[in-house]
Amino acid sequence: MPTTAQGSAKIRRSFFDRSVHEVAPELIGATLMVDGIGGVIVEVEAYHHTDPAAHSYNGQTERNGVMFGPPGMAYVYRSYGIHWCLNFVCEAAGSASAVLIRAIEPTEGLAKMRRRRAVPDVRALCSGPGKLCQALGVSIKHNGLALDRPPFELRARTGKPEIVVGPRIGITKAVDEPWRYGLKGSRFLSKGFKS
DNA sequence: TGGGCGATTCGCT
DNA sequence: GCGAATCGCCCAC
Repeated sequence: MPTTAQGSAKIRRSFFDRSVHEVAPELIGATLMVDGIGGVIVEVEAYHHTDPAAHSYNGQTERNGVMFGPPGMAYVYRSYGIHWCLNFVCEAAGSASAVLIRAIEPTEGLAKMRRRRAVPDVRALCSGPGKLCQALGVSIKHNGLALDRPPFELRARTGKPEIVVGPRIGITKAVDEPWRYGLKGSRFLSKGFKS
């Protein structure tokens, strides 16, 4: 049993039944585990269905189908033909909005993460959407799975962390929208926040 | 601290 | 065909 996640409340599916812009900052400081391996979420990005940078913007396809389903599910897709990226579906079924999980601070299963990712620095284990999927063993087989059931485990944060906000990374549309959220001062971000 | 580049698969026009 | 919600590595400053 993970020690860090104990004592904080389990995040229920109804948590995601709200606007992505409400849910995204509240995920900062929450604990994410996959098969008992994971840590504290320190960076996310919000993708609303009206946002040109969202996968759902141009309508439903086979790949993004999970985004159009009920909230509280995992949407996993392959990025650049190499990496996997993990999203949490938000709002109501059909609204097709999601939060991209970009970085976590590893707290549980460090040894297994290192086995999956041959990097010497702890800070490089989960500091990016593709990296954390590799470290946590997330792949297409997690696409469409409920976040409140194994192998997923989500625990709410206990305090109220300081949040920093900035433009999203790696996109070409709506590049100026400040929909990236991070834990202020964290050493485990994929990239620093300006100012 | 930040930019440029190659790798590599698949969805979509 | 094109290009992507990335990464790791190299280089310059």
